[in-house]
Amino acid sequence: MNQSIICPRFEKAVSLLSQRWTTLLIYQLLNGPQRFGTIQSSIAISGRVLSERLKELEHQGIVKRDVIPETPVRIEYSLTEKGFSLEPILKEIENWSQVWVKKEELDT
Amino acid sequence: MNQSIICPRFEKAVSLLSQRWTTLLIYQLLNGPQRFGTIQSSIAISGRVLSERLKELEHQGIVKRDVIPETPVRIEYSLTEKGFSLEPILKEIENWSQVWVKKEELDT
DNA sequence: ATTTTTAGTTACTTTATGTAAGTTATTATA
DNA sequence: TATAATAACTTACATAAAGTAACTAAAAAT
Repeated sequence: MNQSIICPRFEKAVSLLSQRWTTLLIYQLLNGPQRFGTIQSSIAISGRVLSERLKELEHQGIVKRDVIPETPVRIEYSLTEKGFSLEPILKEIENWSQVWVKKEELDT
Repeated sequence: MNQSIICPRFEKAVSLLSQRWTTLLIYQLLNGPQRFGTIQSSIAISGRVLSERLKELEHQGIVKRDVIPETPVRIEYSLTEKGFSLEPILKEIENWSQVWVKKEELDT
């Protein structure tokens, strides 16, 4: 039996990143602070789930929510330091995809 | 509007890796070829979903299924070259988790 | 002949996500 | 002044994905 126990920190990270939309959402915020509506139209996420994800990522210290007291009020979401520190992971995924994902399988 | 279109290859890679259990499953197979039952007891995945995931990953060319004609027959799952090429991504996640996932949030 | 083991599959339940309409606050338009 | 528009959500309901537990098929061991 190959019963090596998986590190709980790793498991936690994986469970975060493997929630649907989370990785794409963070990737999108690497481009800078963005509003709810902008995020929503950049990835195909529904408002219901986007709202849920933003709250959870805020709770995990990955995303920051800022109320900008303009008129009308503007709400901006951005990455914290912890959020930005995920960039190398996303870049690895990006690299991998350039090498290994073929045109033919894009609609699989 | 920050409407930069997300690369379809990247999206495809993300959608693969963000299916529940997929990352953990691949991580487990980095330890070498394993049988259905061994995988099942190393991560908390149900048989139903494990079977589904293995089929899909085989279809994506990430996992290989080998029937070993012993008696009784033995079935071994292992990573292909494409599968192994995901290792740097998993290592990045591992590194990140060591730095950023705190003990206190393990049960969050 | 009966029980075990492995690698699944099936039927059913629970959870997650999608869809579309509604809410609150403010601003623009007729 | 009344009506419509926009932004950032929330709510109720529908569909899809995952969990659970029982079942199956083939072979081997008792």
